[in-house]
Amino acid sequence: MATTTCTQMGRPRAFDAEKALENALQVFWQKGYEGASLSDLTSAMGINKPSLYSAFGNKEQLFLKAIELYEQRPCNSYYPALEKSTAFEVAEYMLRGAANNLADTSHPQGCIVVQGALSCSEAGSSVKQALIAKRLNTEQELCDRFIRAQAEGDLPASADPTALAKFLGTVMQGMAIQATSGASAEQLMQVAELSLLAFPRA
Amino acid sequence: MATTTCTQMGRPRAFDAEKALENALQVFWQKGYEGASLSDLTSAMGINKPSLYSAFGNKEQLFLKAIELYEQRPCNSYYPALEKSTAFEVAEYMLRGAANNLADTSHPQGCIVVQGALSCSEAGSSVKQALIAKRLNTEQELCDRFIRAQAEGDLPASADPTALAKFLGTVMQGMAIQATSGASAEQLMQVAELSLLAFPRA
DNA sequence: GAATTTATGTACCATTTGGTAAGTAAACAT
DNA sequence: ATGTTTACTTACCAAATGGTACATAAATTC
Repeated sequence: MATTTCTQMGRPRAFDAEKALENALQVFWQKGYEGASLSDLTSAMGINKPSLYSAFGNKEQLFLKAIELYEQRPCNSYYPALEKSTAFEVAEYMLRGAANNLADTSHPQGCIVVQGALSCSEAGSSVKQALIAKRLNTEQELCDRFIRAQAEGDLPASADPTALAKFLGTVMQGMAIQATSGASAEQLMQVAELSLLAFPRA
Repeated sequence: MATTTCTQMGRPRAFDAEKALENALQVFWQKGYEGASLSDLTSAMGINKPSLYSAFGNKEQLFLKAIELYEQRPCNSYYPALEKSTAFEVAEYMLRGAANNLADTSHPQGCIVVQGALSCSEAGSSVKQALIAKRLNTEQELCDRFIRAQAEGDLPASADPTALAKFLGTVMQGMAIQATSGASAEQLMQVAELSLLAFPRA
């Protein structure tokens, strides 16, 4: 009656699911949710369609899992930024991190959460909504961090945390567009520095 | 031998081509180039596919003509902004105009030049490139305007016109993303005001 | 060994995609 | 009236889309 068997029954999977997901992410990152066809995906992942469907469900679930993987990437400077000790440092770290990461040539340029399903057909609307929710969630966490900063005294009481969070979100989303359009890390860094001029200091 | 006949021969067109193009623009604006199917387009335009092809060429040419129409819209605050008398007023007029227009509920939200073909399949890459070129061209015109402003003395010599133009372009592109994600004109206006804090005054 | 469970490869499915051929209808010119 | 030119309607096309049935292969359990 021992349940938790370490080795599972049946024929073992012939591919590395994590690596296949990583390859799927690259395709979605470049072409977006609807722009990436199943042929694109399966050939990049090195598997056939039935394997894809049995391992990941369907195209939409595969995309959402790829997004999860994306958010866990070390290059994602978002979560570490929130742990900086002042509001200004949070903004500084996020904007400069975005400048470096969005234009990094070791992976597709831009941010898949921004450009993965921005304009699409009705078929893609649930994915589009999921990405919108993720972006809003990011802003909310930033806003919460700025509210805490006000309580801790490193952000002026006159500042508007909600507006600042939306400002940063807007600039970073714009930087993602710039990156997919070919902007360099240096150009994005100039944008980041200019944006910081608008950020209130204690 | 008189050539220029005012009335053209053959059966007259049964639809208003300008109005049909306007309807096509709405569809592309909402769904993007690849997200809009020919069925979407023809039903919105009130015509059949052969009429579409004979009047506009093909889907790509229809899209490009819709973009032309979009750029000529009165709500497009871009060109009037360049005629303002100082660099700061140019920035002010553009950002505030964008805040109002991008979230205007009388048409789809956001900017078709930004979100019309951001991530797409190989089939859409020429359209994607065309939009990238349009965005860069906008920045270049802004940059030229700021160079003129420096010569005229209403922009500090220490300012970097190229960086300022890219900063404004980035913020406005970010605002377009925000607008498609549901941001209100008021929220965008807060972003515009914050952005202006980073803009140097004479 | 046999039975069971899971994964793979091939071949297929209905639907939709962008795009056209061909016949007909409506205007003009002579 | 006839011919010419253009536009509209219907029907169609090949290719690609996301997704599956089915038979086979490889592992486990008994």
